[in-house]
Amino acid sequence: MTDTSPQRPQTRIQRRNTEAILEAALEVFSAQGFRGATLDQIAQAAGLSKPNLLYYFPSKEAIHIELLSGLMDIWLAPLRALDPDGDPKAEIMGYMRRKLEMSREMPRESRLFANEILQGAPRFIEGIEGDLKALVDEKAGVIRAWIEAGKLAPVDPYHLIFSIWALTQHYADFDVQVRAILGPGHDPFAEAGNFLDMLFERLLAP
Amino acid sequence: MTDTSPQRPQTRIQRRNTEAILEAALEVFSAQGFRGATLDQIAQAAGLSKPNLLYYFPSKEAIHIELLSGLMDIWLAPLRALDPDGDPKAEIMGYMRRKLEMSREMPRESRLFANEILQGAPRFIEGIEGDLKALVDEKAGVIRAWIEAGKLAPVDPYHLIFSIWALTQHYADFDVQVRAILGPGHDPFAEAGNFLDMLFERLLAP
DNA sequence: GTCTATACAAAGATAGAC
DNA sequence: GTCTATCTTTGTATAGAC
Repeated sequence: MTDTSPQRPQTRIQRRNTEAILEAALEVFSAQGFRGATLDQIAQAAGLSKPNLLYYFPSKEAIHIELLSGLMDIWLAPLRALDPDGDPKAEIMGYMRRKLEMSREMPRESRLFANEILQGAPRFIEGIEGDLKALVDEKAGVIRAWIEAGKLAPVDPYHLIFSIWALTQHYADFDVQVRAILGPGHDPFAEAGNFLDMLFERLLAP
Repeated sequence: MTDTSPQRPQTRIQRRNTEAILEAALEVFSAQGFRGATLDQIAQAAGLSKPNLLYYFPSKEAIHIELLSGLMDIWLAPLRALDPDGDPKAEIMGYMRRKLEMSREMPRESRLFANEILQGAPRFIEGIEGDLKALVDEKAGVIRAWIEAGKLAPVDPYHLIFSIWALTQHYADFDVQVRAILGPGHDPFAEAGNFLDMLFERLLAP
């Protein structure tokens, strides 16, 4: 039986270069947005020539799309992990904590998505209306059930999820502003952790 | 005594065109970001030819800077209005409400600033480190005094302000995502108002 | 003040040799 | 697979007539 796996990487060098390109693209797209990024910048960051880069991907847009869809899974993992059988408040606090951790560890990914959505998600709207909406609908149902069982304060589950996104991603997306205002000698993410613990403790008490 | 006011608009037509350009620039820059926007788009939206547009502003960047600095005052007005002599909880709830109202009424302005800060505020960092930081420092002091007087829960004033920004601006900046997830038949801002009322009620109780 | 025409540079993408 | 060279388009900005 011959190899029928999806076209992409086969040789070691192909895999390595494809990896390097996506890493470089993440760096550049997240910092400049789609239109602000140039193939020159991405090629240089990947250590390749521009035509060589276009040997691996047919166009700038193809790189961007591959990057977004490839990151979708890892980006949604924390919400997927929300366990219907766990302790409601602990589950939500844990989700918030994992999202904050992702903002700290993966700020480029956060800004990549932020850039895209901010500009109307022209290359990503199907991802939002598809996988993301389905997952949020599912988890909102879980939260609603918890509330009906009297285990959480009666808050709108969708806006509860939005609030977690807003509060945690803010520290990645607007990092320069946060740091400029706090000044030196601060650890924004550590402080945010304490603040958000208190905020959600108070919000969620039944 | 002759007119010594800043160079800008004098004739009626100049004033009108400058206005039209800045309005068009807000429309385009907020939707596309600085690099994504083109002078063609701005000129067309303003009903002018491209060279004519450059008669009023020396460069694309000059338009952007003028736009940002011109909007700074109105953008910071709600925080400026926070009254040290008012009722602490009511003042903060009122600030949150005014910010949410601005997200609803002025989403383009919100996205304009978001685009800029997200990409490291290359054309705006002095505004953040200057006026904005000074204002936040001042109001954080007010909040700290309220807390020390036992009138509010002991929360970090800076992160309290950040949380208001994050939660309210989210509905303007990520509008497409919010609407895609909620689906039709929702009023995101009205729902957010209820949710955030509850959230800050619970957070701020001493 | 406004226009047409155009200079000039940047950027996406392709051709074809190696 | 990778490179040099190049095509083409787009976009910022200017010149100069009206």
